[in-house]
Amino acid sequence: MHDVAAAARVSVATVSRVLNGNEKVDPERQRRVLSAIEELGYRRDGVARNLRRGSTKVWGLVISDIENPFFTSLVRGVQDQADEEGYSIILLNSDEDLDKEGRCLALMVEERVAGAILSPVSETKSVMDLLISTGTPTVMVDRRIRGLAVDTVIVDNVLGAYDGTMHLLGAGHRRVACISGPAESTTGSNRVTGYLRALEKTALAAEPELIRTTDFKRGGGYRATLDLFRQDPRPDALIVMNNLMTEGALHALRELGLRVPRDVALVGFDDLSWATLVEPQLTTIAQPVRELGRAAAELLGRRCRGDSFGFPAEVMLAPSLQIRESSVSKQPFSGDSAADSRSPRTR
Amino acid sequence: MHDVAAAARVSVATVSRVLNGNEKVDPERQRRVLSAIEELGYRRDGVARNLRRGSTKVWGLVISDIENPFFTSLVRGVQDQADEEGYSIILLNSDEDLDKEGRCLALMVEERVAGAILSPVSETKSVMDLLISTGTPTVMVDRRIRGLAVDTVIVDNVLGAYDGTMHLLGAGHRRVACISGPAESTTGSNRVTGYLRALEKTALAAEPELIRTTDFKRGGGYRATLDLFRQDPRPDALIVMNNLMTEGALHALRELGLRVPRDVALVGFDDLSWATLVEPQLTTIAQPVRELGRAAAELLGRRCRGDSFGFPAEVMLAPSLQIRESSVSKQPFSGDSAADSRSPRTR
DNA sequence: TTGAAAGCGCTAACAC
DNA sequence: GTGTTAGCGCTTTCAA
Repeated sequence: MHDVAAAARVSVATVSRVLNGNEKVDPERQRRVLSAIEELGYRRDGVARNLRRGSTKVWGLVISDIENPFFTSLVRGVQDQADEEGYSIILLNSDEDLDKEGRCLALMVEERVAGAILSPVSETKSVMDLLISTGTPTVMVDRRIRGLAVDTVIVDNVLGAYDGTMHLLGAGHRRVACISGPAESTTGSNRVTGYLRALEKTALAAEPELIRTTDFKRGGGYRATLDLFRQDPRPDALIVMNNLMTEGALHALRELGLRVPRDVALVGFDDLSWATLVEPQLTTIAQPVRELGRAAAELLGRRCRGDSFGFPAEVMLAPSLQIRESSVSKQPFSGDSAADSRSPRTR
Repeated sequence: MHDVAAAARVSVATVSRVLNGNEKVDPERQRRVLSAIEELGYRRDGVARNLRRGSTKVWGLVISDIENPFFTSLVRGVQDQADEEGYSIILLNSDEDLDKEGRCLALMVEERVAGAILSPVSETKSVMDLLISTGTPTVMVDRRIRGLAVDTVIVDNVLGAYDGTMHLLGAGHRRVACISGPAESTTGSNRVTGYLRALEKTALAAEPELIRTTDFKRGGGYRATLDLFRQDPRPDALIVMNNLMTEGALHALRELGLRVPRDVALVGFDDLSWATLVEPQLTTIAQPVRELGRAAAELLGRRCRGDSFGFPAEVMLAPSLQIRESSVSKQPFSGDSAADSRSPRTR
């Protein structure tokens, strides 16, 4: 920078001003600076800049599993919006582990990220203290931490599960089983709540032997399904509360020799890229995942600019039931369910 | 840090030494420093540290589409290894666009990343110049840039495509169509090469009307498939050179009313999480994607430590053909292909 | 083994 | 509008 200033016969301050472009600079000098920069191949040192300004243009994004398509789309949404606002994303992996999550947060604080977006591992344990005490702008996404006043973007999980369950009940199924995630997670518990509300609405009693909570992973869905369907009488329908567990459930059902939807009607939470490629096409509760990420980043951008509402915002997006074939019995109980069975092609 | 030093009745230099832990410090003083840090809730400023040390503990990872499961697994592999070596990952999105890629590189240089891993948009255009001129350790992954002496980790695409094609030819198919990606990309062109080699080996002439190159995306695969199978005579087999295009191809085949494998035998490059959930189960050429990422990060780690080989390393990993049902005709031409049709369950 | 002090490259007062 | 200059918080000589 010193060299650039010398070459352009100006001071370093002028070079800085040209680089930042906010203050007025004589056009002629500006030209000289620009060409000196070009000539010398000068690149500003962002680290020094960050130190001096006391802030970075980086956001930390903490998720538990980049290989889960849900988080993948979330990352994409966050990144798109971050791009627009001039931030980069440092991607941290909590692996669904509290300790690791803690280390991620510590790292973010050390690196002085301008803000953080996280999908907390646990609903209760407040690892947030660190972020709060350092005043790091933060947005929770997908899950929330109970009783914490912080910006949050989530999907209406209760509604989604309710809709999916009602859809199965409406088709005449009476033994609707449910596989959800850990009760400690917002998503896990809220989806069960939605399921229970639907039963209630239909004046059906909740039967504990129809409900399983496991780990939101393929293996968990697989084992829970085996477990559920080895009972007698067995369920006549199943709602699985996330994408990976749905994959596991499909494997299990096939292994058990049960046909969908003839033997079991199926609804899965989270849309799947291949939902319309399988036979039968899968009925899913689609979440607006990318928008979830976008919204979180937008909120964070606002906080970072300081033009936020004083109080924490909570954005709740609505999921949408994609009715396809897996949930539609060949012999519908009610006459009008045929209208539902048209498969809305998603391409 | 000043405060910590004061509280511990030592100098800032000693605090620094304790923090870094390489130099010898009197145990008693060390204890005082540690408890002062605890007491004051002090956290070292990583930005200042980076400035002073002239290097960061961050690697930049540039990929074109985080929503493609291939890149997702790649990211995971990189991240796992980076974690182990004490680096964080800043994830940049090139969107398959040269301009955007250029901006990503510029950003990395500005932010003084310790190293870069990238999957270059174009095989020829050397946007690498910037990284080279700044001396940023770099590893290419998945694709390479022709004639550039830089560490590279790729999969043996020629071999993968060759194996897949041979498998189809071995089952007796004689009109094997091929859909690949852009000829300018290493992956696109090498996979066509593998396909051609297999034809050659079988003493079959390459027929241009059986080959399509498109964009490695769902829509491209879909359109190319429609295009290929509306010909007369139509192909009796199809090899699709990536995951997304395979999805598109499946949609197209269904739309055309063609059954797999009865009417068309199918092999897809890239394994798919749901390959064993569809009917028929899909034969795929699986890439060791996570290992690809891990290997790249390992190479980069070595470069950053300076304990690298002087010359650029090229690591080539082998893909593996996963023979399932989609490639196996109901009436096999050769007697022994039945042995191949056992589905190797991947879970 | 420790402390004093220089300075990494930049931005933002401040004085002109 | 422009230049001078004081740090941002840390690490690392260097001398003790």
